[in-house]
Amino acid sequence: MAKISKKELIIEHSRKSFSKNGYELTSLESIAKECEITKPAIYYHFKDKATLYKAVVCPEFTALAEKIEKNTQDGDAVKRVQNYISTFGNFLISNPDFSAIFAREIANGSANIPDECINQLSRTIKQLVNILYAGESEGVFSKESPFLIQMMIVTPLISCHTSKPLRERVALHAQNSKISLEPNFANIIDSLSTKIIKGLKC
Amino acid sequence: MAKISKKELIIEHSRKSFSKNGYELTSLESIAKECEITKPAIYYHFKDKATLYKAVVCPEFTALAEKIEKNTQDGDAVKRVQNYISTFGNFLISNPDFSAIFAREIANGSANIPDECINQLSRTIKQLVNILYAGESEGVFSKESPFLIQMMIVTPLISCHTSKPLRERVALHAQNSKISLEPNFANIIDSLSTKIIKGLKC
DNA sequence: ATTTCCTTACTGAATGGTAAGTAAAATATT
DNA sequence: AATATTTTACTTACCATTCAGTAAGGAAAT
Repeated sequence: MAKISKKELIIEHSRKSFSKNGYELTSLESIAKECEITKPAIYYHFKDKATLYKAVVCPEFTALAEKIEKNTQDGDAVKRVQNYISTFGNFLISNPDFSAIFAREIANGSANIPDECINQLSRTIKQLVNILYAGESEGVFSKESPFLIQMMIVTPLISCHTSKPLRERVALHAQNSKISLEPNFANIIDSLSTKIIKGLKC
Repeated sequence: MAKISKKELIIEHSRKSFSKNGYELTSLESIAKECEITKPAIYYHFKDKATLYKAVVCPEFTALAEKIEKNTQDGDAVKRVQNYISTFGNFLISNPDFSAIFAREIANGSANIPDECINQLSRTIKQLVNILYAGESEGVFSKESPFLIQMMIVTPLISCHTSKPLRERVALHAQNSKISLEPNFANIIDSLSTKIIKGLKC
């Protein structure tokens, strides 16, 4: 097992708890217990709960922005949008705690999110703006609000993860219909990508 | 002013608070203050916080299911999908507290949502399943996971409302680009509708 | 001798929920 | 019609718990 500092251990457990339970329902006492330390040990490493949250979420948003920028530079606009979507989708797969954290932030108007993350998020969106603008110049995309496109990409993918318990409950109440088919996430990414591209094209 | 029972007054203020602050950060004391009563008065009308929440959310999900069913019976599959989307969008406009409540429920895996709401939600989704199936039979839609389509409709529209503060902060960090254009919600509904239909067609 | 990295023990504030009592309205009884 | 009784719709006062955050101290490494 890789050697990991206690500070990083705290961050890992915190990330899981913030993702599973949300900011309010995450207690520092329970995180401490999971790390097999005591609560003030957390306060030794982090000023307060908000700072710990920041240490959890900032690297995630930064990593996302970097992957997006890296993977959406080349190709025509269609290809770049496809890469934007698949990069985001694969990021959600490799960062399984991110979906719920991001979904909560969208739902509560980014109340807990630090400015640094907003900065990273705006890098991501700027990239999408550039791609859409390139698509217009190429004459393949009609003019569209980048904000809506961003929402059409990000929120369905995120919600695929977070709404799983909700879907399971709905499936119980609708047994005789075809809702119960649980889709595979890789397929979802592809399928969403196809539809968004179709929707964007003139 | 229409006469309103104290019980309904409590529900109205609760709805606003649950929407604005979320379940955890909504304190019954603060609701009581807004209603100009005391906390135990709330407990006279409602067994506990969960029951109050139920009284707030159930009518919303029921009203949504009824409007959806009512407005998506007639016409061809394309028309019915358009009506599904516009009915949902207009519901969000006329029920301004619903977006945040629903978004939070999706984000936290429906932890607070009562079974009765799940029932209403499954009515809504069954209707979409029917429409998509009709579209396949008509030969105009390709086979698709209804669940993904539901997510593609519901989550972007909801997030348009809840992410407004987030967008404003992003706009501050991206002043020199074109992100700042704040789209009009009625236009968003139309635009989303067009794109989803394009994406669904064979 | 000092800094690092923790521990035990604690405080204060917020909050869900309850016990007990009360004024007014509705209902039953004389 | 007048009076007694019960029910409705609350209030004041309080309890129990949870939780963010702190004070003070200690062992080990530097």
